[in-house]
Amino acid sequence: VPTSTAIDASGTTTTTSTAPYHHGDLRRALLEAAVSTVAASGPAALSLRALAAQVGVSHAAPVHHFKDKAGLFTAVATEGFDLLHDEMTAVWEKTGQFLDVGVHYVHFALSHKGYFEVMFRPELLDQDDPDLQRAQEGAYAMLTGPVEAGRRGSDAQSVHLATLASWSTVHGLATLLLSGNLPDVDLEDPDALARHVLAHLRVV
Amino acid sequence: VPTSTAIDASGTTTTTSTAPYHHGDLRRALLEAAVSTVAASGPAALSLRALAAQVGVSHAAPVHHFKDKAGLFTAVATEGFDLLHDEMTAVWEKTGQFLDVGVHYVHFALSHKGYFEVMFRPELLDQDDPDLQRAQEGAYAMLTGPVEAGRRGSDAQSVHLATLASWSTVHGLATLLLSGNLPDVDLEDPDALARHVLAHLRVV
DNA sequence: TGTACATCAGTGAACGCGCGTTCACTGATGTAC
DNA sequence: TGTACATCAGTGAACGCGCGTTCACTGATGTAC
Repeated sequence: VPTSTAIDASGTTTTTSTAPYHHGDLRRALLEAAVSTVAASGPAALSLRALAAQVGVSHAAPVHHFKDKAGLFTAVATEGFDLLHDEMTAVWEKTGQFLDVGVHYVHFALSHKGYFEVMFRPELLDQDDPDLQRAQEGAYAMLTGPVEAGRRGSDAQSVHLATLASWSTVHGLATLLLSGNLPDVDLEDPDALARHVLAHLRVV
Repeated sequence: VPTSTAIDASGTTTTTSTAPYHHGDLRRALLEAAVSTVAASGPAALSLRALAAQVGVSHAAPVHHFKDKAGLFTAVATEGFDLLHDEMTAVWEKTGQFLDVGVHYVHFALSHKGYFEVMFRPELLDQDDPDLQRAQEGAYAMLTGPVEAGRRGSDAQSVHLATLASWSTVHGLATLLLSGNLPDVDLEDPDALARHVLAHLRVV
């Protein structure tokens, strides 16, 4: 019986030598373990069995919280899109500069690798999941909004293209950095790098 | 014994009902099968056994041509980078416009999905392979060269950043399109789309 | 306050699968003489 | 032109593995009365 840390009835954290039958917050624990596994080794390296072992639970337990592996990835991606949306919103409300929102997209990708690497892999996800769709649309709106604000009076098609160009640039930079295809690039200050790259966009 | 098509001694193509002991060009056949499998289902879906079966050979045969699975992926990526280099070179020599080279990058990604989806996945490759490195560097030079030509007199750092910005944009657009994250985008004329997106770069 | 009971969240064994790799082998090819 | 032989490119059986999922089950929890 492994030593484990749990929240007891009185609400205080206690370390016992016998694991309780119920985990306490297995769903949360699995999500966090999944994110850190993906960050360390990529989505392909994730196995439900290893995850269960890691959080100290039998390998069949995850089924009670996520229907299957795609369900787990979908929950990770949904949380990731919500996080991205919230962070971009905060930046936008703070500075009102689209440039800062774009820089933050890259920042998010690097600081939340475990989320980002799952979010744009539709083959891993239940694309039909309504929560996922809502979260995706919310995050996308946080790119469109600032772009639109910067070009009042433009037609929809033009806003759409400008958003796509901006998104392509930040997504491409994030992807190239994360995948290790830019070994020579100095990552001391990724925000500054993103800022310099985005300076090449006419939109900002 | 399966029916198979082979090149006989006289050099003519002939269909026989007994498979010859030697395949003829197993290496080529495996590469092509790999590319089309990746294009259809992604790199994760590729198995050496399935590939061997597909080209009508025992499942241990591929080892004689590629050390292992990473070796096969590395060969695919190398060929892909060489192809990309050659195609971009042709465009550059024809029009001399960086814009056209960038548009072709996206065109290549869409028309050679099976290559592109392997090329930027270092975790699948033998990064130390000298052929792969040569091919990667060659392709990268075909982005840098045109960018440099467009800004004679700029310092190296500035050229480097401009290249990174352009590459990020075309790579991001290609990635978003390929991964299915732009379901609403009209793909009737992807070259025109890429052209409109790239118009947002100051560089071009 | 106590008890019955439905529901929830775990367990652990088992199923069935496909995979990459290794191995001893054999058939085919091409080169030296 | 013929032959010996090294090398190359296949075969097919076997190994050992980890995986997702299913299943009958049990312990814990919380709610109705």
